[in-house]
Amino acid sequence: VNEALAERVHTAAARLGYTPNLSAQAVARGASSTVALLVSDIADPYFSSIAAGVIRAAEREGMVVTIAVTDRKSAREIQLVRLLRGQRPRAIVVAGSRFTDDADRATLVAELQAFVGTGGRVALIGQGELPFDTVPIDNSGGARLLGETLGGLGYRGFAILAGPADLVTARDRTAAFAGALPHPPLAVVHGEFSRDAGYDAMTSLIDAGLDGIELVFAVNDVMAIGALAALHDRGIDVPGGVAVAGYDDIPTARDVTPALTTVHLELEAAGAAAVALALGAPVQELPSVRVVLRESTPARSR
Amino acid sequence: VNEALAERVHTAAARLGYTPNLSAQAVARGASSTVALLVSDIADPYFSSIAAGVIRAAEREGMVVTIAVTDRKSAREIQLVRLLRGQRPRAIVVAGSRFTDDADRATLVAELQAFVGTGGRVALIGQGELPFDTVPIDNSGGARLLGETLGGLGYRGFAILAGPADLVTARDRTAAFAGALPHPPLAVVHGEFSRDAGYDAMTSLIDAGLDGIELVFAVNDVMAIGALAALHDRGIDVPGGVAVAGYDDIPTARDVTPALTTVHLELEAAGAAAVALALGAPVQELPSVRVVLRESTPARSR
DNA sequence: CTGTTAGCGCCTTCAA
DNA sequence: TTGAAGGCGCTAACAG
Repeated sequence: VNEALAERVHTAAARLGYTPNLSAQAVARGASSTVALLVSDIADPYFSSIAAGVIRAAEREGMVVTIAVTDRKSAREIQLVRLLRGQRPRAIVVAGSRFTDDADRATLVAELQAFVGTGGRVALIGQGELPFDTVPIDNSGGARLLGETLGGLGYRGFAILAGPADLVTARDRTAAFAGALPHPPLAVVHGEFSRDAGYDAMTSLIDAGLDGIELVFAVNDVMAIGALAALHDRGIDVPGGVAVAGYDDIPTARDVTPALTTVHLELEAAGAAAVALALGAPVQELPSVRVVLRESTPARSR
Repeated sequence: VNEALAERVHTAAARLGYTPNLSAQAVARGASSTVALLVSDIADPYFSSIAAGVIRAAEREGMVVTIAVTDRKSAREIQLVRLLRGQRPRAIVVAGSRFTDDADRATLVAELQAFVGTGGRVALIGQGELPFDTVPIDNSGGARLLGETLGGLGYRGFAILAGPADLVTARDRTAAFAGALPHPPLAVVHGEFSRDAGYDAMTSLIDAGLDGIELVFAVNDVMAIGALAALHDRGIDVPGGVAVAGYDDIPTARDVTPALTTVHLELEAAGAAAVALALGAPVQELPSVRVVLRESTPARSR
């Protein structure tokens, strides 16, 4: 193109405040420059970290990301992928869900497959058994490692705040942790994946009596922090009265008192890896999980 | 339309996995069903709460939201509104920024105005002096109230972790808090708006000597939590050695030890109000700020 | 390298 | 109520 002309066009465009219409581009090309992301709850640090990674990676590829929140309802999730499909995004990234209802899962898979059928790409974060590219979140391995580590520290009697009974992530963590210790858990309390549910679960545990329970494992940090609050409110010292461990290593885990032992996950990297996977970009190997020992679970002399 | 035919069409659509192409709709209609949201950092609880509100409200209106993160860089912010403008969103919601560089602000305003010129709507969250609809975040009022309350509790000598020097939000909070107390601050430390910056600022304050400082006000909770960690690491008791207060009332503020006194903001409601404002929907009155007194600032006997 | 053309999938208008 | 036609802003394939 003529240099001078291009110059004139550009200045004119700037003066008029022109911006290419991405929707029109998308229609003409048959593919948009959008990545759609589905999370359970954007205010949850677990998901906002993932979202940060997704957005960062997408922007690096010149794409913009649209986010929808499922509120942990599988019906809503299905409805939302249908809606998002309407945008003809280049890729759909799904984080969360993993519900065990077979019917719901089947419709979700069907919807996603229809999307793939029209040339879309899908990437999942941490839900192994679905037939799509997946960035694994190591639930079993980390929980086992945590269990072994704490067992090695001398902990024996334990309880688990196990989260939602129908959430595969929660079940995997529960089972792997319990399996790593010599005896079965003295108690397993279910509830939502939230701080308040952790508080309530811990409270009910206290009310039922903590006899023999040296350690409480909450299957995520948010619940563990709720448990810490409950213990604090009931005047039970941590780790003196009972030790507490969580999972995820969200930023606040190190800022509560006592600092929370947990399993570190590279959530932001996982988000970035998911878009790389979906966009066919080179995907970095994810670092493996590691146990982060902090003050909430000191070595136990016995 | 013929009932039976409509039925047949719908089932056929379902069978084929058809979804209306929203981009094509957008092109044909000249307006998409998208709300664009600009935040500084989606992993920051301040912004993820706002985002949650924006998404919730947008979904209620049947719109989808695309999020971009500015990383607190005004150049990036300008570049991003230009990019997002390409989507022809129905509205652009900007949370954050408020930088004091006049040139940057002017270009941002120009870009936003160009968007309005093409029929777009814009709503800002908490940045009073720009010529667009704004959901106010009460920085001065809350900080003054906090200052008065703590003054009433008996606090005198104080320091401020003031955040970025060029951020209006931070400056407003600093000035209003200081203005509410009889004496000027004994120290004002600047730094980023992050946990680690709060930690560092507090550390430098400790190193400089805490003589006469009874209270440290961090202009946001994230920094206050960093300050708490620094004090803890240096073995200084809170509130015994020094009291600490923050701003925003992020969820973790109540879960740190000691629980953090702060100013409660309805962030999610603010996000929802912004989309209501932008979409011309009925906008709920925002509740006014309120001081939340917790254990980090007990009444001071003197 | 330039200018022209058809067409992307949908909406809207108008006529039937 | 239904069908046909034109156009939204852009891209891609083509001829000049």
